[in-house]
Amino acid sequence: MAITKLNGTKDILPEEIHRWTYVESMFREVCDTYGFKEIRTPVFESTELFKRGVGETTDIVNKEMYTFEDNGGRSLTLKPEGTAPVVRALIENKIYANGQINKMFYITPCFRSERPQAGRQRQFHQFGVETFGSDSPVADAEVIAVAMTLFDKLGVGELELRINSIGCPECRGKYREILQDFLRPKLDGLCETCKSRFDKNPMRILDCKSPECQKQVVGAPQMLDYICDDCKTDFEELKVALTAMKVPFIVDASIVRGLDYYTKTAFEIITNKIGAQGTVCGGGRYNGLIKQLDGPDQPGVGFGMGIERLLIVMKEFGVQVPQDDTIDAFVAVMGDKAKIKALELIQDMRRAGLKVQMDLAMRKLGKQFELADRLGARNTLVLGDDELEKDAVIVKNMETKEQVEVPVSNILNYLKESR
RNA sequence: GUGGGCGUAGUCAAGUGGUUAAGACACAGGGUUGUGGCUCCUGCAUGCGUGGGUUCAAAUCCCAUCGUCCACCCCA
Repeated sequence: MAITKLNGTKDILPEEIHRWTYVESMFREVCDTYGFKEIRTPVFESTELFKRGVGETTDIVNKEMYTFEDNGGRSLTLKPEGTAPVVRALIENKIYANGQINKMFYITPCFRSERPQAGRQRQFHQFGVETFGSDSPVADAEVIAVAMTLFDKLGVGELELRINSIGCPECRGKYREILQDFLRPKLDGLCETCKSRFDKNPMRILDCKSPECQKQVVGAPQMLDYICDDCKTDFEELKVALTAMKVPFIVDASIVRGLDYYTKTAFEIITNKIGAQGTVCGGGRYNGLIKQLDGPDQPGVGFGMGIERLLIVMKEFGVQVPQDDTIDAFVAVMGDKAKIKALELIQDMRRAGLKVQMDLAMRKLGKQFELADRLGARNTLVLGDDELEKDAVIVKNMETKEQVEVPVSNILNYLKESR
């Protein structure tokens, strides 16, 4: 039986890697302009981090984590999301102690044991940003702007930003009760999953897709009408900031975060073009998290973005990813003596930063030209006994088909100038 | 975790119980023994995801299993 990769994992092949490096470098560029610094944390952490950081009641912690014991009997978990590890690093390295607002970004694989489908894998990749230490909604707006600027740069500007406020623990608790009071008499009319949501996460019922639930939910109290004055002020300021930054948004009361640590601002950037998993980017404010993980009582805000989903969106939008598939020279060789001389030449050219290839299979000249063509060579150098004698090489421009004889001593300059 | 679709060459596939499993692309070699893209010729699945079963006969029917895709759930 052949050994194959596991369900829900993917190889990223040489033919598509340029798409990945492209979005990653664009993301780095945008982060740089906004002043976010990269941080890299381990792929596995102690299980406790996610239990406390993400929340014991969440689906992620309850049924989707890759958790195992190491040789010492410690419980480890492959990171299911990016934020908790970054917060752990912030606390453990006492980065917060510099008294500054700290802005970081990460690019990392994540692991969740879900059933794979379009836009959802068991190992997937996320990048995201986090801002620690600012209460200001301007920080929220800045984080959102990073994502939107990236979309613009990548040419997928038509994604929809939806924002909401899910309040602070105090007003959310009150709203929860009000919502449950509203739904209690309608409980029988709800679908099975929503019945179980009633206690666990009643806010989820509001955006249930089943028509029966949609009917019951009409006229339900909206979170935004019940958030406290402080939360309301922040939400208004966020809208003002986004407007000033010319970032279009839609207020969507159904945006709810699935991770326990979120407070106040919640947002998603979505598309209907890539199947059922349309959330490309999700994030928000998490004011309780750092303290929850035994750090200082510092606020935070950030987002996570699914790279696979982003790449699918880019494909849908027909985004052309630049790819340099040409090389400076191909060296065609005939005879063993010429081969030695060619190795010397090629090494010189490569040391000088030129992209050069040769036929490792040492086939006949016609085949070598075929290969040169396929490799996108701008020039093909021919080196055989005749040329060895003259201490020169034939250089053929593959586009114009012009051939000139160039002395070996001039070849580097010649190629650099014809670039 | 639940439901459904699909597994024939490197890729896209035809074939729906009857002789040696179409075709296309890709790849390799040759026509052209020192010159690419075009063209022509040749080659490329004792095998139809895997394991059982039914049958005189199975890629084709049945069962199981694995893989994959889509959806639910949930999320990025």
